[in-house]
Amino acid sequence: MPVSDCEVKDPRIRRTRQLLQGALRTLMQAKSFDEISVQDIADAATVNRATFYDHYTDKFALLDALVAGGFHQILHERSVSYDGSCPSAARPVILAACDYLALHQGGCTEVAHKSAFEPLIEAAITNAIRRVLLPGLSPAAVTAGPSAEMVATTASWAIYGAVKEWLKTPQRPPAEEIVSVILPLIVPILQAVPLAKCPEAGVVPGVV
Amino acid sequence: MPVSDCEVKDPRIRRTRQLLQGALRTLMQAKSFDEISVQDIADAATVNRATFYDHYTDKFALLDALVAGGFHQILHERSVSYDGSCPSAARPVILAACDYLALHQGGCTEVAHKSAFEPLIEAAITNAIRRVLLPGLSPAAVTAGPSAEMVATTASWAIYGAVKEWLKTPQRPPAEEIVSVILPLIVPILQAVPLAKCPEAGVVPGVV
DNA sequence: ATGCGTAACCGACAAGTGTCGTTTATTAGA
DNA sequence: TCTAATAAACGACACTTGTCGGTTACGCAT
Repeated sequence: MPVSDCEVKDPRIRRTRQLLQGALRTLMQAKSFDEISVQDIADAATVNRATFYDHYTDKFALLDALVAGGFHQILHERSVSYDGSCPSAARPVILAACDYLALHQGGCTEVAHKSAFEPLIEAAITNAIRRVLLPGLSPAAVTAGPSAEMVATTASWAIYGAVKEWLKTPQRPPAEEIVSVILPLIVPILQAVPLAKCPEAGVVPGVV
Repeated sequence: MPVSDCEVKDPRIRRTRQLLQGALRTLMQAKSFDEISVQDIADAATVNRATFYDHYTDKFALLDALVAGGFHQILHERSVSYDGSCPSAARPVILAACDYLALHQGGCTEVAHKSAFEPLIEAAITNAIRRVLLPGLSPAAVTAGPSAEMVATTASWAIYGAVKEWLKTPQRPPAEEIVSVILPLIVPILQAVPLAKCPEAGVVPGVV
């Protein structure tokens, strides 16, 4: 049965899951996600197909774990966190989202990859972004306005949508550049929840 | 072969697609989406299974068409459009999104419907929202800031995310109420593209 | 080191998927 | 009205999916 991925004692379990994730990662560099069968993954991981189902309900769940894990790793490598002291602190989060998504769609430019791949990582990515943003928002207790959860969710989906649009662009500008375009779209969302103090940014108290 | 849904001459094609969409709509009132097979849909539509594949690549594509069509119908019934004259004009669009999503998830509260249903309508809904917003944004030609497409995409995903969060809430407030909470999060996004004139809203020229 | 617990392997199963080629019918235009 | 085009029906195909019960082998605590 699929157990939560974090903190697994048994080395056999860690080993198997690592193999499965690695196998999918490898296969996706050559094939489209929906062209990959569970059997393919199991074979590439030198693992029995039935064992696959001992860990993940289906290949989508494996993809989900892969994406969420990879994105978290990027954030961890860069020591990215969002403390909410200033909405502009979302910049590295957006940049990480750009880099991660650019990485994992450039892997297979040859064929139509969109249809099956894109709509699946969405929940994984937005959830990951949401989890980064939320801690910086939660201290703001109860207000008449939107809840911290609402703000975090809205912002994470907005970020994902913006990045996705950027990825669609044929000759897209570098990630660092587009972040400066996206950030101003996101900042007002994050500001909807009462914030502490922020050095830059014209504050924009209006609306709400 | 799956051809674009709009403007189909042949009445045979329209008839079959209508049958298939109606069948799925009916079946989803009783079953979860992932419990429904293509055979089930074809049977309920009194259509051969192979014929199904003449129109849709898989059952997800059918769901997509169903959702997009339904959402468009709501917008049409209410004569909703976004002309961009004022960002607050997005209010009825958001309200329509609330109503539509609330309608099509309340249909099957009995069992766990979430996992399979939610992540699938996303592209359909966000695309539908995007298509409504874009015309009101496009006249604003070229600028240094984000493109109209970027704004439309970001706003549509933000709206979808916000509504989705609202739906998750156990005892959620009425749609009219939550729209007033969501709207202020969306308005600044739409304002990122130079706008014509707007009676209300403190304009907020800042940022970018 | 020796067992207990349990992860991984294995073969098999019914069911669903997507794609053929062929045949029958309906539609729209000459 | 007749005919060419093409949509729908049909049966069959190789393949994938998810699940099962039973067996083997590994990890860890005693």
